[in-house]
Amino acid sequence: MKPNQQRAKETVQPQRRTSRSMKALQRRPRGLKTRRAILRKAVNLASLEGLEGLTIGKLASALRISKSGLFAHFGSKEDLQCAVVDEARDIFVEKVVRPAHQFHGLKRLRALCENWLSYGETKVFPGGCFFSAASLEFDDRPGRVRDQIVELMKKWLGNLEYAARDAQLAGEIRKEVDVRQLAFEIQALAMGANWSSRLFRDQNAFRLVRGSILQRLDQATGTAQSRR
Amino acid sequence: MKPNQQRAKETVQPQRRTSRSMKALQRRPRGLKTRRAILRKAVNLASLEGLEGLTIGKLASALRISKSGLFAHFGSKEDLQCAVVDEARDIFVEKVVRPAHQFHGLKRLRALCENWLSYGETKVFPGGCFFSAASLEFDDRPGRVRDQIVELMKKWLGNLEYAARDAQLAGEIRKEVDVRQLAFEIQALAMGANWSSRLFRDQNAFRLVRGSILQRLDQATGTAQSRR
DNA sequence: TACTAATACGAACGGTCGTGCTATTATCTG
DNA sequence: CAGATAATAGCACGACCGTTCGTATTAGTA
Repeated sequence: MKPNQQRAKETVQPQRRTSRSMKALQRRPRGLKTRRAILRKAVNLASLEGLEGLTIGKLASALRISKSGLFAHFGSKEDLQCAVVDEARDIFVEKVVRPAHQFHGLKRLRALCENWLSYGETKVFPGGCFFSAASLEFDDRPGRVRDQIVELMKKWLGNLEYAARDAQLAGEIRKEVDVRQLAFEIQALAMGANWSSRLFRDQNAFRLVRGSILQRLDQATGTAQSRR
Repeated sequence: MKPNQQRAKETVQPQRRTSRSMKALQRRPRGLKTRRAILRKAVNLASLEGLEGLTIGKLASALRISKSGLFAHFGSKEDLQCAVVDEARDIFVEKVVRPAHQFHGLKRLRALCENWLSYGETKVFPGGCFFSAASLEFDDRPGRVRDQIVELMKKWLGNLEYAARDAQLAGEIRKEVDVRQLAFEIQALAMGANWSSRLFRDQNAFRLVRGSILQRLDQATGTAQSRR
């Protein structure tokens, strides 16, 4: 069954493959499946060691495939990083954004907050919030990766702001509140929870920040019982 | 044993050839000056490219000295990173902490906030807040560098909290306020300002967050005019 | 079953990494 | 000024980086 004889392969003619990276574009099911497996592992590794600290060699040996075999799925390291960011985005949307979109207004805003906190608390990424780390790592590295992260973060902030504005129009949030500022503060508090939990290994951080965010929301809606 | 080199120095081991890093401990004025110059440049570079992205080769050629000449000032890369963190700490204390320590209570707390915002706004480090970046970069890398960062961040949070508690005892902050939470929220907002300014290249971020922090302080002191 | 394209692999490249040696220069001291 | 010592440079090392190339294996199709 297994022909181990070394047959001369004269039939192989150099058929001028102009560019190797072209190959990454025409993929069949098997390749796609491998690619997904690579990205799943890559996202986890990158959340721990950073997008730049994630090296192709380490990733390959973690998956027990060859470096060049892995590399062939992406044209370059930058392409790999972009794909990793995209994969992380999908997971984030799945866990945080999409479940909240069945609600509207204040309910959606609360759901986004709660989902984010639970996303951090349950360690969806083993190294903490992927985007907190990535945006601080790439804020001074121009290129496609940075551009992608910027766009994603803008969309996320826009998501928060949109829900808040919706709530305001529905009269759930007081008219004087600056919804843009509110969205930003929520995001800052959430990132603070991630920061504290990672740096101090303090799982309690999410509980504390949940309180902070709820308090801030109460203040925005006018039900601020803490001022009584 | 060599009789002529018994100085009034506490040399633990008599001329151990193996340990090169010992050299870094006994330094004369000239070496110290070079060391400071190295660290000054290193802090700036590290704030841009990260503590791990800062390599000895790049640092040396940026200073136009030899790699080995630079390396001799530190026993290892980890030592260099620790020294860089320490240098950054000195600058931070100088710009943010010390000027606020002439005040007490609420005034000190306000000064700490304002100094921090101005520290971010005036780009004391060209790559934004050194510690925001470093703490997220090293939160998953065990070692001396991480330990040092953890300790510094705890001290900084403690500083904020201490001033807030002082203010509370002086009756400047309402009794019901959790000063620990207040300190944390200020820190989170400040880091958020840094994040936004770096990622979105939005210098306005500091102005916005200044508003957020003042509003939060007003709420804590009871002069919350925004709720009127 | 044979052919072909997709996929994976091994080896190697030029570079750069951190880190040692040794030699040379600069500075200080007696 | 001579000699000692601190400070810096030159050079080389092994390891790993991203990347390329040729080839072997696999799977889909004629």
